[in-house]
Amino acid sequence: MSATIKDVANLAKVSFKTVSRVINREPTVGEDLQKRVWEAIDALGYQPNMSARNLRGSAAFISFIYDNPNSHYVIDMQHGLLDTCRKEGFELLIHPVSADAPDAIAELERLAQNGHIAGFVLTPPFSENESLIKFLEARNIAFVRIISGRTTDAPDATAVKVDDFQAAYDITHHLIKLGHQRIAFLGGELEHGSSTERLEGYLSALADAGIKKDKNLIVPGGYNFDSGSERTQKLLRRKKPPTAVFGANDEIAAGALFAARLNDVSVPQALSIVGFEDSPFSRQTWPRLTTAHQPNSEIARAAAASLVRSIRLARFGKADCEAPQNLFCPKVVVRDSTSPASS
Amino acid sequence: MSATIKDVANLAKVSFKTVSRVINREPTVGEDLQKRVWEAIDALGYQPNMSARNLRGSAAFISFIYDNPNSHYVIDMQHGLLDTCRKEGFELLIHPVSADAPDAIAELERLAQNGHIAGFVLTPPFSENESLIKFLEARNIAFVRIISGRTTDAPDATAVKVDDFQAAYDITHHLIKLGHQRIAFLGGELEHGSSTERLEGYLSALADAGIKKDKNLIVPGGYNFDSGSERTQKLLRRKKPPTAVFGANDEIAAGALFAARLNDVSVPQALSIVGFEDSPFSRQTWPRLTTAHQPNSEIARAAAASLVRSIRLARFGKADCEAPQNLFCPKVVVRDSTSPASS
DNA sequence: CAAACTCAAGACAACGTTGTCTTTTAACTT
DNA sequence: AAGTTAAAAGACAACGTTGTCTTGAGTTTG
Repeated sequence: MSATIKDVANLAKVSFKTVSRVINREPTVGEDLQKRVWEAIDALGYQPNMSARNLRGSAAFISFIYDNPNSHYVIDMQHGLLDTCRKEGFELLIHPVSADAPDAIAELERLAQNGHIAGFVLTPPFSENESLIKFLEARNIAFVRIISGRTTDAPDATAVKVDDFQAAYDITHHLIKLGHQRIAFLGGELEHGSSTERLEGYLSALADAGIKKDKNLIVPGGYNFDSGSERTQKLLRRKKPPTAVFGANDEIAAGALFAARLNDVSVPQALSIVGFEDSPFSRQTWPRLTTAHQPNSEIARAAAASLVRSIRLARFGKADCEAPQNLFCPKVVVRDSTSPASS
Repeated sequence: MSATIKDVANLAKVSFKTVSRVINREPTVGEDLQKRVWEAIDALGYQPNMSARNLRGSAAFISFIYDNPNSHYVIDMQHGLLDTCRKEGFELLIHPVSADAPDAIAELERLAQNGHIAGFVLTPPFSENESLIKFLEARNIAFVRIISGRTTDAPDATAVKVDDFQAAYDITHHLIKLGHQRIAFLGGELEHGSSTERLEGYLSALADAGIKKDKNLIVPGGYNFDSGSERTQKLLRRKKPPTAVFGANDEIAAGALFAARLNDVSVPQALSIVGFEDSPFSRQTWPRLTTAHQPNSEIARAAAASLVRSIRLARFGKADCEAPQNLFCPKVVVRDSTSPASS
């Protein structure tokens, strides 16, 4: 079995409590002893037992809360979070939760209350749930929210923001530059702030280009393939169909692509389509999707780093690292699903 | 703070040890007491403290070891595993490991040795790594392997098998029935046993139909989109190109689809394509992929159940549940990417 | 120079579980 | 009906760490 704190203490000929003090950088240990203890720790390859530490003191688990929007997103996030967790000595627990379930929030609150979790990483729609946030704040439970937003001036340590507005503006602008005027917008669920932000970015780009907003081209729906496909089919049946479609995520865009094919509308010649997120499959559709690249793993890494920082701040009053980047703006990636407007 | 095991014991008027027994599904608690304890647990919203549990010995974590083949696979597996874990009172830790890394196995062995994990769920290629399996067996560490295979007669409690041979046979047979004779096979990495099994199934179906094996139509490569695309392009440049392509997974098949489009070969009219696995995106390609549906979540649920069973058997000498299903055969799902052979 | 104070370091309890041993109860033998 | 055995449930220690209290040596103070 692996070495314990007592083995280290024996080797260094001190009490095991002193070893504990050294490990936790408590300032009341003489230099000579400190050195002896560190040497013993190295010699034995000692690593503190997280469970024991947790039990008496404070938790070493980070919980990742997500609904199940799409596999690529979840996996990318997980990998980013794991990167940071490994580096900082935390373990990651994954907690997929269906946002539709009536007791979803209650279940999360129970999970939070039980005290074994050092902090939560919240993704939409949980990251936008006022009641949950208030609950966590009231109990001083650490969390970090991944949300849509662009405020850089008031750095909010508890949120990592994705500038969906700007990215949506940029990708709409890309279509406008290509000469498109009738650009449809297929949004996602309204519970997700990203949906609204992306819509605003789209509207703002239209306004700046002097294009009048056409309500009929803005179709509400869900962040999924079928919804994208159905809405696009309806749009294509109009007398004056759009020349471009902006799907609020890649799945919607893939659905749009499917609908275009079904109706023998060639992409991008007769219809340009853009997505949002840059999932792996946006490179695997035909034609390959023009989209906005969202660096999910990086976002997750930053979110976890920020969470660890605030956990440490709460615990020790200080954290010896800088606050990580907390604003990300997806960049437009031009592929083959967009071309100059024909009509 | 949250309720502890003793609070539950007080409410249920039993000793706290009995509560512990109920939680851990030990088979030595009377039914009436079990019921009382569960009611008390529900009433208090009690959740066991993982750290304390872990500390004393019998770990309550199950570790899911995987390389990163594709997001859908991983997510489906995770959800299946989580289902069982929640039901059986375990927590899931996810441990993606790059199989290429030179110290991958060493790292896993360290993880296993450190003693905080009750059992491992191994997916290919780790589930086929002799040295790792021997290591775990020697130390009596519980594990379950998810592998390719079809042996039903000798039920191996430590493996859940997917009958890739039969499924590959079936889907090849589907192509043959449609009149195809020149059927290409695009395999995956040879480290994955599934690749070989699927090839064997393919060959067996050809043999049974009296079709001679054509080595040039069997192209080795990786389980990914780009590999599928490149290999298909090469095949299409042949004097006598195949009339059908069997991609050993959906990603390869999607790549084949892409290549067909790139070369203006219409699918399924001029070329039939089949995949394997039935990822969500096999319904989102154009045309939609004919494939073999692999019930990943179910497989994962069974694997976790089997693992929990062997953990309990090792701990208590018996487990009060049946051995779960340990053989799964993917079923052919006919969609739009296959049609009768024209040439 | 004794009393008071500081500081390093040790002793020991406590955290919430499970392992092990013991006791009680029930169910079979003969 | 007494004796044996098996099953169910309880008592208590133990896990590896940190929190708190105590000890004891050295230093200041009046």
